[in-house]
Amino acid sequence: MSRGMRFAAREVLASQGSPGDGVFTITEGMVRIYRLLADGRRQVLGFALPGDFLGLSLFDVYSFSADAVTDTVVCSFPRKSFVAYADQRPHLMGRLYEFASHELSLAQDQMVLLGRRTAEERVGTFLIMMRDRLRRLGHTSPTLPLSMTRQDIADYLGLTIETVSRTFTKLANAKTIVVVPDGVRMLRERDLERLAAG
Amino acid sequence: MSRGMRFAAREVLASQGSPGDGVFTITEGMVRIYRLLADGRRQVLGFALPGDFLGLSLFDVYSFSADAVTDTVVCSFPRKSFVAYADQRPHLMGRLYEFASHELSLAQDQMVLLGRRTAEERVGTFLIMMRDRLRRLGHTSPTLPLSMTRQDIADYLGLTIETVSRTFTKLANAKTIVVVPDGVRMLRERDLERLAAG
DNA sequence: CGACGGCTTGATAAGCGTCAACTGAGGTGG
DNA sequence: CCACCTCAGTTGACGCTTATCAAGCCGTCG
Repeated sequence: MSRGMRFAAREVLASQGSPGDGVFTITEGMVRIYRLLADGRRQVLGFALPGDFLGLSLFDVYSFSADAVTDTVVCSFPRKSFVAYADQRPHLMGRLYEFASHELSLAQDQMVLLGRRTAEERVGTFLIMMRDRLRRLGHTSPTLPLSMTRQDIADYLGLTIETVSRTFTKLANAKTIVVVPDGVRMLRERDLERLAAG
Repeated sequence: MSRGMRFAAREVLASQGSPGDGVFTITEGMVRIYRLLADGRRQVLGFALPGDFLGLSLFDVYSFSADAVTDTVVCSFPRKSFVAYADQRPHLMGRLYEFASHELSLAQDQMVLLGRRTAEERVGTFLIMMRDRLRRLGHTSPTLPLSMTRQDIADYLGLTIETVSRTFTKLANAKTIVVVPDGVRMLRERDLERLAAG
């Protein structure tokens, strides 16, 4: 019942408030998930990497928008069949519930970050988080490919593009990282971990 | 399998990282849910009112702390029996999943608030949100009883106690609200709704 | 080559945080 | 019964962090 779909960078996968007729798994690429305020302010809720799910909700409208950061391949299910299928498998429903609880816990981490952490801590936490996620996908080098823009990072961390840039520069001056084209090389992961620590 | 429990104001219901052996529904009172950073910074994740759930997760440690704002009565289930019970009822599991998805959506609203809104918008949104929740509990007057402290509100909104206080004063000067002992009376809900609007 | 978009850097300013003093309500005890 | 303490809240003065505005750099692409 699934089918593959490709999205070019910047193409929209889902739009806040529009009928949520698809459920996705990312196969390749990266998707940014966000909400917009009426005046254009944007909060990026997360970046979805291969293996991540999107639109996994029984509700019938998307509560967020999503578009492709890079060219992206997804595996898509019509929502109706997904719901019908899940309803027949108690075990699957349990997994979904666990998954949603875990997402909720991550959202709460992000609430702490947005409500109580400094710019430097936010950036450090972001880098460590990306490192851990990429690691789980088999990427072990200390050079993180950050394919999203500074604006995306800023909107994810509740900062401005300039503050993100200056914070990268500050970390680079401290020899904690090196800023490279399309990414960051971590020199002292310990220092970043200290920034990210609870 | 449930049993009633009472907690006096400030008593702890759950502690982050400790074995999550209970699942609760609030019957009376109010509970604050929060996370702490190592240096004591606190982010309040939410306030639980009668009818709300707590600790509804299949995971075996609490990912948050919770204590009573006012004297509180809860209905508590041992988590093991709760999990076992839910596993036997596919329909219940579906409801739980819907519930978790909804919570996630609310957490995302809060991420937008914390990442992108001004102090005045945060306070306005907070008041409108409390109004709506109290309304659903049958409280229809425009006077909101706010039993939590300014510090709780500040930690919920990612502000300081002083900023919350000044913002209340500013709204009071604009004749939008009146600050009363243990609460706020709303004079122009429209103005607050405008602040809260997406 | 020139235009454009993403990024960095600098100068300045605003918003919110920090520190400190003050008020008022409630509780305690002499 | 009232002096005193404590604690929550408010207000003021000040300053820091981060935002805003503006200019310039660099790589890419038509």
